Amino acid sequence: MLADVQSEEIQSEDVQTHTCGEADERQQHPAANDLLDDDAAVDLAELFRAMGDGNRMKIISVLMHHELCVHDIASLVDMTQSAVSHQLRGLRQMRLVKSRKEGRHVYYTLDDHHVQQLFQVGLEHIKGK
Amino acid sequence: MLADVQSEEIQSEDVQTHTCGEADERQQHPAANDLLDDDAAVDLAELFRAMGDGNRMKIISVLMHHELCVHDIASLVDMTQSAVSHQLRGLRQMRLVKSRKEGRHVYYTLDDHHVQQLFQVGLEHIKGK
DNA sequence: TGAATATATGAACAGTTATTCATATAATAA
DNA sequence: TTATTATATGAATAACTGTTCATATATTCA
Repeated sequence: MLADVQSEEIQSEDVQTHTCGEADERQQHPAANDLLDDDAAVDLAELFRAMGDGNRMKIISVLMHHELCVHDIASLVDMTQSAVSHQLRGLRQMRLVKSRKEGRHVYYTLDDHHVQQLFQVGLEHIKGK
Repeated sequence: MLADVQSEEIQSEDVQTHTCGEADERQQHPAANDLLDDDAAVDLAELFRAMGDGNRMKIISVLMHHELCVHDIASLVDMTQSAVSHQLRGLRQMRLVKSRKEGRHVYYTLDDHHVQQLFQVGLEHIKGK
């Protein structure tokens, strides 16, 4: 699935073709086929925005390989319990983390492997600075 | 590289181990090793926040397989030229897109394959609703 | 040269977001 | 029961973000 993306390289024919400023702009650019519809664009943006905060990235980082309760997350990432709880709700809503209740503790883990993939790819990107 | 992430599954030993509420909390939880430092957390968050807007995701979508000038992007995603230009600057700063000037046109493409990977993985995630 | 086209940018404003504080719920221990 | 611990949540506020509008720069064309 990831390989598909890489194999779909930009075709030189596409690169050469541009209609910017042409007299007849009634025909759409072929790139219009790739345009996300409103719903998908918003959903995708919400997912990425959920990862768009330093503290939330720290929370996700400590959950990479360990199941943790709220209190432990708070002490590890040095945030108040309240702030962590608020952030976890957002992460839960975006299905980035899931929770499991045991007694008075609530344990959190990453929801699925996509989260780890996004984290890893993002890390590779910023390291290539 | 992506396979590595998936192979690093949560170990059951880790799941069982938690020190929440224990008397001696001087020793750090093993998850502390995974904690991002401040700089990396901020950099990673900025990258994801750059993708955390519906219009920016639309811009990235039309650039997936085609090099486009600002005017064409604006007409495809239905934004004003000014708004697109502002957004492209942010995307350029996060190295999500790169530009090439030719005459009075400036052509944009995605900067590297990580962008396509993030887009694709994110799309898979939101489709699994 | 002047007009038109393509892009970029600063300022301002409206909308959003992350934190804190106070408090609520829930489970356990004494 | 009362006290303690763990977590969640609403309200308020300060900080941030995305758009618009006006305008600037740059290139091409007549």
